[in-house]
Amino acid sequence: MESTKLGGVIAYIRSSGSSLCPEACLSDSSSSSTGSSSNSSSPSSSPSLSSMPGRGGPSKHAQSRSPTSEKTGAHPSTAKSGITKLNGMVLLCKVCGDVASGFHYGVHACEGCKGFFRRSIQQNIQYKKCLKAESCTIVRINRNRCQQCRFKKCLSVGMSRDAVRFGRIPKREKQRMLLEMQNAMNNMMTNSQLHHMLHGTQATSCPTEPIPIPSTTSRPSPSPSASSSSSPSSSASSSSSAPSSPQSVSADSESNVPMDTSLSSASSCASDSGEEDAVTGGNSSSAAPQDGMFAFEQERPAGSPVSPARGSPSLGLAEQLSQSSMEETSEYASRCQDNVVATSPKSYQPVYHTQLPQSWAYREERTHSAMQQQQLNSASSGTYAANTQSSYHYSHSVNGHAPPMRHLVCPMNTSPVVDPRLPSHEVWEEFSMSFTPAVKEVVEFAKRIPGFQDLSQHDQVSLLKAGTFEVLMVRFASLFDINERTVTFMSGRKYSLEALRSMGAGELLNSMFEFSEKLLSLHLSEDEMSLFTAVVLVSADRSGIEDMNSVEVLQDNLIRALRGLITKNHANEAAVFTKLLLKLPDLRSLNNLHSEALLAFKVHP
Amino acid sequence: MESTKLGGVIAYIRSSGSSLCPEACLSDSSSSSTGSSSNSSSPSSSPSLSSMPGRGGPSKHAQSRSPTSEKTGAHPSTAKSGITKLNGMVLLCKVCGDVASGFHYGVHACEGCKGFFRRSIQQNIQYKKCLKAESCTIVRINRNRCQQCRFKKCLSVGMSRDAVRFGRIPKREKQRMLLEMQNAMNNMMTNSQLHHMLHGTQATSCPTEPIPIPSTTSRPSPSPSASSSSSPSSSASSSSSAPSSPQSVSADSESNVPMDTSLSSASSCASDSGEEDAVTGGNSSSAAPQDGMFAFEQERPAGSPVSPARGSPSLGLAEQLSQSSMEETSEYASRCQDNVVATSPKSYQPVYHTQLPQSWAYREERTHSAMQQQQLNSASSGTYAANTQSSYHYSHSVNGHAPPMRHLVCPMNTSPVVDPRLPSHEVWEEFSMSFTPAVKEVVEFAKRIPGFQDLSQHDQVSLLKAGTFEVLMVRFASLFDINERTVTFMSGRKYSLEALRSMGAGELLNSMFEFSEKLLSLHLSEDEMSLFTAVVLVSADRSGIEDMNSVEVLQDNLIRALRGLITKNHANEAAVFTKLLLKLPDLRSLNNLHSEALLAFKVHP
DNA sequence: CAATGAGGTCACCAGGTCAT
DNA sequence: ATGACCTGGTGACCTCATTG
Repeated sequence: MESTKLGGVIAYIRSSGSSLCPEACLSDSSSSSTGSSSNSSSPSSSPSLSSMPGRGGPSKHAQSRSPTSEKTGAHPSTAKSGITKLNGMVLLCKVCGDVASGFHYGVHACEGCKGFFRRSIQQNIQYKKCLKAESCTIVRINRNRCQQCRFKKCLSVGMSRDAVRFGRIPKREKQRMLLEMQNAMNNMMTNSQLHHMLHGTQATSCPTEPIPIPSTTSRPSPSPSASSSSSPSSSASSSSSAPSSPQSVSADSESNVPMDTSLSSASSCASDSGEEDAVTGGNSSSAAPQDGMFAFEQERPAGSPVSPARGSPSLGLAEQLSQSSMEETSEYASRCQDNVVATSPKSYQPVYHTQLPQSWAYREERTHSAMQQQQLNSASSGTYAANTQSSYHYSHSVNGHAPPMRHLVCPMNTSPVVDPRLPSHEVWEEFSMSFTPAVKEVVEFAKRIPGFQDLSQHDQVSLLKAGTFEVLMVRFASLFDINERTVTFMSGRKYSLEALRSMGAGELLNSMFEFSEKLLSLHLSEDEMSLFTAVVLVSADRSGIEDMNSVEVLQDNLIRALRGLITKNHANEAAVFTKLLLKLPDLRSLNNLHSEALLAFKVHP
Repeated sequence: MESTKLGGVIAYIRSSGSSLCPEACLSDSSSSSTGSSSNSSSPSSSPSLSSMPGRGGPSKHAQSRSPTSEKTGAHPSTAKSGITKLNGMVLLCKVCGDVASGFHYGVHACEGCKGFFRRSIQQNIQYKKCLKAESCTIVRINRNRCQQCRFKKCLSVGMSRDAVRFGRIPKREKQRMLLEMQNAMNNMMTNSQLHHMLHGTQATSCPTEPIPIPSTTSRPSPSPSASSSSSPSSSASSSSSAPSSPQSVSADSESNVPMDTSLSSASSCASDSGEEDAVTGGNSSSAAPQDGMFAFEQERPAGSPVSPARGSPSLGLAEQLSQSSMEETSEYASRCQDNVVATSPKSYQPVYHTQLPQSWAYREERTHSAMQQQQLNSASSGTYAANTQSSYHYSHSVNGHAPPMRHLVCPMNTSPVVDPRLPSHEVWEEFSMSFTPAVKEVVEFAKRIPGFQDLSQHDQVSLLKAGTFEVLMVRFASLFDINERTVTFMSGRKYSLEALRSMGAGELLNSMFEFSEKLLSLHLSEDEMSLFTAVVLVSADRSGIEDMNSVEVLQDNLIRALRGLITKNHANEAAVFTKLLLKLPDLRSLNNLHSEALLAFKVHP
C-alpha cells in the first residue's frame, strides 16, 4: 500500500517532474497559437501527477478485467490490469508516451495510438496535411492535434501490420526487457541527494546545481522535432543506455515515502551504497547540548525572540527531500526514451516521485495541465530562501490583489499569488533552487545535533524526510504575526489572515496560525527553540526507522537537555515543558494537513 | 475549502431517490459474475432520470438524440440525454453553472461555454476590456455580458486544449468522481449521529433509527430492479437494511473523512442544531478526576492490566462518527451556490457507500466492483463488538488460511480474512452494527470525562471525530501481544505478526505493534490508562475546534491529574510522564497512517 | 490452457454548422 | 456572436483469434 497511497496502478509515471516530460508542453491555450511551436517549454508535471485518473496524468487503464485472481504482488513480471508492466515498471507508448497497453503492431503502444494506427491502415486514410512543419512532437496531450504527424510517428517508431506478434511473450524476450529496465532503474535511484547533503563532501554546493541534468524544464529539446525516424529501433526498444550522463550520480533521492507519514519506509533503498564521503564529523553520542550549540546557522536579526520574515534564512518545504526525484526521472525518461518506465507501486525501488513535494496551500480543483503545472511549481517558488539568495524574486509579478485565478497560498512564497504568465519552466527552476537552501539548512542543523550523526545514515535520512516540514514550521512560526493576524511573505509584504483565507488557504493556514501563536506564547529563548527543534526532528514519524532504539535514546537525551534548560529559565517549568511536548502532536497534525492538502492538490489541481 | 474541492458540480437530480447509488450498489452484489456481466447489469437508475424536472432555470436539453443505443442503463454514470450525469447527479458547467453537456477541454462545461472557449482559442480572440472590475461573476444568465471575464473564468477553471480527453470515461475516473462527490456530500453532512449519541436522549437508543432517512442506503440493497418508481427512497433502501437486526442502528456509517485530519472540519454543518435533548448531565468543570472515575464501562476481565480480546467491549473504527444524516447535505447543497448544487426535489441524499468505513489494513490494488464492495464492507465487519452483541458471528465463514483473495487485515475484525461469499449487504449490515457499540463506548467514555460535557457540543463532536481512532488504539493496545508477536482477533484466534504482514497489512500493523509495545512497557494502571485515554481524546487534532481555549483548559486539567497519578505510582515519574506525552505524536501518526491506508483503499480498492 | 494482441464497439468529445 | 446539433473522430473495454 504504501506508495500506492495515491495512485495505485499506474503509478507514477510522471516523468518529469522537472522538465522532462515531453508532454505537457505545448499548450497554446488560447492566444498565441504560435506558442505551440515552443511547445516544449512547460515543465510539465501535471501529467505527472499521474496517479489519479484524473485528467492530468497519463491516461487511465486500470480495469481489472479478468475476474480471476491475480494478486499482483506476487509475480513481479506481470500485473493484471490493462497496462503492461514489467516487474512493476510501466511501459510507455512509443508514439506518445502515454501508458502502453501492450505490444501493438510491433511496438509498445497505448490504446489510443493502437486504435489510431489500426484505423489508419484499415481505411487507408489520407490525413490532411500538417499545418505546421510536419514535424509535430507527438505526446499524449497533443496527439490528436495533427493526425498526419501522429501517423508518421507511428510508422517511424516501427508500427506495422507486419510486425504484429501474437500469443504470449517469449520468455526470452521478457527476460531481456526486464534486465534492461532494471539497469535503467538502478541508475536513477537511491537517495543519493540527501545522502550527499548529509554525508557528502560539502553541503555548501547547491545540490541541484551541479547536476548535469539541465533539469528542469529545458529538456524537451532533444526529442522535439524529427525525433521520429531516428529509432525505429528494434521492436523491443529499450535503449536504456544512458546517452551521456557522465556523472549520473546525483540526483535522485527517490524517496517515495511521503514526507511524514512515510508509509513505505525506506527499506527499499537498501542499496544506499552509492557514495559516502567522510565528513562524519564525530560527535560523541553524549547529548546534553550546550547553549546554542547547534542552532540554525543563520542568525536571526536578534531583537525579539524570533524576528519575523526578513532576515530569516531560507525556508521551504523540504521540497528537495523528495523532489530530486524528478530530475532523475526525467533523466531516465530521456534516457530510455522510448518506453520509459515508471514503476509501479510495490516494485522495487521506489522511484516514483509520487512524492509530494511539500509545499503549502492550494485549493480549487481544476485542472489544466499547462497552467496547473505552472502553478504547482510556483506554489512554493520563491520562498524565503530568496532572502538568502537574492537572485530570486517574483515580486515583480505580484500584483496587489489576487487574480481571479487559482491561488496557491503559501506563506513561504514571495506572495500568495503568482503570475500565471511566467513561463513555467522558469518558475520550476527557481522553485527547485529556492528550496535547496531551506532543506540544506535543516540538514545542516541536524548534523549539528549532538548524536544525530551517530544514527545510521538510513535513519538520519528517514528522520529528515519525515521531520523537515515540522522543523521548518517551528522555525518559521514567527512569520505569523499573531497580533496583527498577518503573515509575512517572502516579498516582505504582509497579508491579513482573512485575506489569505478568502483566497483559499483556509484550514491549513489557520492551523499554522494557531500553532505559531501557541508556540510563541511560551516565549522560549533561542537556545530553547533550537533544542526543541532538535527534539522535533528526532521525534519525527518513525515508520521506517531501522534502529528505533538509538533514535529513542537520542530523543531522550535531547528531551532531558531541553527540560534542563527550561527549568533553568522558566519559573513554571513543568507547565512550559509539558506544553512544549504537547506541541509535537500538533506539529504532526499540521504536517498531515499539509500533506493532505498537497495530495488533494495533486489529485485535483 | 474542502467541500468545494470537488468540483462542484454536482446537482442532484435523481428523482427517484430510492436506492440511490445505483452504481455502486448493485454492481457489487453480483459478485460472482464479476467481470463482464457487470456491464449490462445495472438496472437502474439512469432511466429514471428522465423524469428530470426541468428545473427551472437551466437551459433546455432533453433531447436524447440518439435513437439507438440507450442501453445505457448499464452505465450508471451517465445517462443519455445531452446532459452529463453521474449517479443521478447532474454535472454543472464549471464556468457558468448551467447544465454541463460533457467534459470539454478538461472541465465539465455546457455547450455554450464549450463553444465560446473553442472560438476563443481557435481565433485567438482578444476580447475587449471588461467594463467593470474584471471580476464579473459568470453565471448562466449573464455569461454573455462580458466576454473578457467569461474567458478568464474559462481559463481559471482549467479549460485548456491540453486537457481534452477523448474516448470514453475510464471506469476508474468515474469511480473516483463518485467518490469525490460522496466525500463532498459527506463532509457537508453533519455529524448528527455523533451528536445524537452525545446529546441525544439516551445513548442507548440507536441514533440513526429515529432518523427518517433510511440513509444507509448505501447498501447494496435489494433495490436493484424496479426500485425506481416506487418510492422515495425510504422504503426501498431502508427496508433492505436490517432485515432482522433488531436495532437497525448504525446502518450506514458513512464516514469518509479520514478520522483525524479532518480537513474540512465540520464547519459546513453550521447548523448542527438538529436535535438536542437534555442529558447534558452537568459536571462541573473541575477536572481532576478520581481514580477510575471515568474508565470505560465494560470491565476488562481483570487479571493482567489489559486483557486481550474476549471480554473486551466492542471495538471498531469510529466509523459512525462521521456519518450522518444526509439531510443536511441537501440542505447544504441547495444552500451553496457555486457549482454544486441543486438537487432535485426529493432527493434525499446521496448516500453512496463509498464511504469508507474505517477499517484497517488492506492492500493490493486491484479493483473490481463486485468484489470490492463486498470486501470493503466486510473489511471491518464483525468486530469485537460482536462480543457484546452475541448475535453476530462470522467465524463460521472464516477459515484457517487466507484465501487467494484480497485481504483486509484488521485486528479489530474477527479474522484477518473474510469470506467473500457472504452477500455484501449482509456483511455491510453486520459491519455497521458491529461498530456502533465501539463508537458508543468511546462516546460514553468521553461523557464521563469531567468537563468534557462542558465543551460546546460542536467541539465535543469534533474531538470525538478526530480522536476516536486514537482512543481505540490506546484501549486496544493489549490486543497486540508483544512477546508472542501475535495479534488476537475478535474471533479469539491469534495471528502472528509475520503472517499478517505477509497478507498485506505491513506498515500500519507494524506501527501499531510498536506503539502497543511501548505503551504497555510503561505498565500503567487502569486508572492511569483511563486518564491517559482522556488526555488523548482532548488532545485530538484541533482543526475545527471552536473554543480552543476551553479544550486546552480541560486538557491541562487532565494532564495535571495524570501527572499526579503517575507521580504517585511510579518512581521515575518524570520519565514515564514524558514518555506518555511522547505517545501522542505517535498516535497522531498512527491515525494518519490509518487514514491514508483507508484512503488508498478507497481509491484503489 | 493462459497469456496476449487484433479488431470491434460505442461512450464521449473537438469542431463545424446554422438558425437565432 | 451564440449555442443546440451534427459529424468525424477517439480510445476504454471487450471479444476472439493466435501462440507458447
